[in-house]
Amino acid sequence: MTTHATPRREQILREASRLFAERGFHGVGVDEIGAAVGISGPALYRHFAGKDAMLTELLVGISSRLRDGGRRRVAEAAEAGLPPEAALDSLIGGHIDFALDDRALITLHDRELDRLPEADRKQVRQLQRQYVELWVEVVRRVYPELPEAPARASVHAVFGLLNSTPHLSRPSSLPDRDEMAALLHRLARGALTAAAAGA
Amino acid sequence: MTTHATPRREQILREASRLFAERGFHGVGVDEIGAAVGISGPALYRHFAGKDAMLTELLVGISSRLRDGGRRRVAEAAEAGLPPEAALDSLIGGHIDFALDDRALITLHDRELDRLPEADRKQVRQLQRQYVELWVEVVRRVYPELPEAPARASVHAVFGLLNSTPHLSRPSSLPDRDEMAALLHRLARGALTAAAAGA
DNA sequence: CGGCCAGGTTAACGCTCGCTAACAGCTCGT
DNA sequence: ACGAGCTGTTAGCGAGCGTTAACCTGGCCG
Repeated sequence: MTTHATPRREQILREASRLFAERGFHGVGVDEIGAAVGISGPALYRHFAGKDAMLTELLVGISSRLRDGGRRRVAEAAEAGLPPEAALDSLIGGHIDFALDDRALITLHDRELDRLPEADRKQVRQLQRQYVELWVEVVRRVYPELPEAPARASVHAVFGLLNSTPHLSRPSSLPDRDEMAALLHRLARGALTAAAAGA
Repeated sequence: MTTHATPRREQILREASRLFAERGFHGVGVDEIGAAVGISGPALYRHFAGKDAMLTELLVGISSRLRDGGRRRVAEAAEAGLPPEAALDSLIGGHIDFALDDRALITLHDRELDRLPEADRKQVRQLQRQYVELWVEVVRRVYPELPEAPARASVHAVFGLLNSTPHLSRPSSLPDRDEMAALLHRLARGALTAAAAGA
């Protein structure tokens, strides 16, 4: 009954996230997940209570990582005495790293939330809300002329912008990772600046 | 065997799109769709060949409307002798109208494509590609200094930004429709301007 | 050495799903 | 008036799903 991370569990979660992102939670069978890690079907129940539990752990995990990483970045910027612009850039950069390096998880994050049992969904939503509020606070510190409502809507929109990377399936003829990160950063910053300028 | 639009068909498609967006294609049963329009279960097969056919018609319909509407707007701007900026603003405005007024369809559009049978998926992808290329051409006319690869990536990102509205579930404490449309327009324009400025 | 437990196997159950079959009523045009 | 056809009904089939049961095996600890 330990919640500790064994290699097997992590391997299962990795493959499950990939499959869920590719074909949707309901579109993947437990036999498929098992096959992806070299065991078959019901052996998964030695590691997880059920299919739902895998999705729950994935979504809670990613939401926690986003929120905690965001908090850390904002705190570090504050301790270093940096201006709010630096905190915002750090938030943007952290989110971009996540979107580029964990595309499957980002996809699940805003696509399969409704497939969770009610209790777990509440927990994930709370983590997401705290992450959004963190962004809203920093954004409003950078752009004090921007009221709260449009600030929150803008943050959501910027998430949509940054999370758009997984939809780019064809790897060819696209910028490489570093160029893509820089481009997304400029897009996000430009969007927020324009939002504030019009308010 | 007519493909014409009877009221019943349209009603079914409306409810199906709502349900698919809420709980995912695999998460909705045909009995549920039937119940939503007041008939029950297998009666749907008097109007559609099957569940897949409903999703196909929804996705082909929305992709066609987006592409055709976009082409019309670009053509109109050209005929009126307007500068490319006007065509871009018209594209953005049209997409925003769509995102705000047909949230369910926008959600399906970038979420359930993989659930289509291969042949239909090819058709939808072609329509989507043509719509993207339309945007890329206009964007590059407005920002000639922006190379093609980052232009395409930016267009995808702007789609993600504009399509983010459905994720805002709580209607309270958010801008109303017109403010939201104006805000999204500024965000999109600001993002593209910033992308071009950094290139 | 011996027993336990972690982690795997296959078989099978029960449920749900998409879909078909068989039938019924309503509205027409002739 | 009446058969045709469109649109609805209920019953039920066959497949696939998540899950449980029963059993096996190899390594570790006392």
